[in-house]
Amino acid sequence: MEQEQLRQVQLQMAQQVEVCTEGEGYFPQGSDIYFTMDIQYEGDFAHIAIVVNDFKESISECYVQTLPVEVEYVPGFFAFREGPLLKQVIEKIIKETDYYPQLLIIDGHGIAHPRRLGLAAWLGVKLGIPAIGCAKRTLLKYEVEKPTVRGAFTTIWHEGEEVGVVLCTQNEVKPVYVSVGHRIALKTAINIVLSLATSYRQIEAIRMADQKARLLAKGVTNGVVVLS
DNA sequence: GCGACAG
DNA sequence: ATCTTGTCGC
Repeated sequence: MEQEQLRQVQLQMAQQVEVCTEGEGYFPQGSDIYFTMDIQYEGDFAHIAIVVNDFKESISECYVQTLPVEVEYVPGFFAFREGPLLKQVIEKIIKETDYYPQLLIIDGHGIAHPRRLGLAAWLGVKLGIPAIGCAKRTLLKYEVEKPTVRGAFTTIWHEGEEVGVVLCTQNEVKPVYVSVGHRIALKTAINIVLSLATSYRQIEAIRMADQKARLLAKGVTNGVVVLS
């Protein structure tokens, strides 16, 4: 029953998601800052890392914080578990530093979700900031041949809607799943992911956040700013 | 009832 | 996400 309530919340919030057509919405500028993030779990604690970067590569900093986990993971309701935690840390960084993100890139889905409200869409709407979902696995069920040439992609259709793409970021490497989170066009999101996934399957900054979160979980905080 | 199921 | 060994390769 609680599940049904959350389902209703998703449907309501999904109406607030702004999906832009090509040429409209957010477009990266060299000085723009984008936040990337990841969480490592250990018992009842979430070790969170948020990496701050700008498109001209003159900024690269990492902020970390450990917070108690309060919501269990349920497929399709991921945003209710990680969303509040990430939102809290993002707002803290905005408040305590001079950094404000023009874009959020999340390791998870945007609208490529049963009710169009993956974590990237949830965060984008809650914070009112453009967002992109770039997941390593799909949530929706569909059948398409996976592209194997860097830059190639296949559209993911769900209930008659174009909700994202299966994108190959490195030749002969498993693809990633890109979808709009908020205030951006799918085409722009694809180009951004491709430009930031220079050497590996996943975007460099997301890998960095993943690594920093793992280190934080082990008590290693060299080179990062520990928030409290 | 059984299996699938972002992180 | 996490539980887990070795192994191949740059």
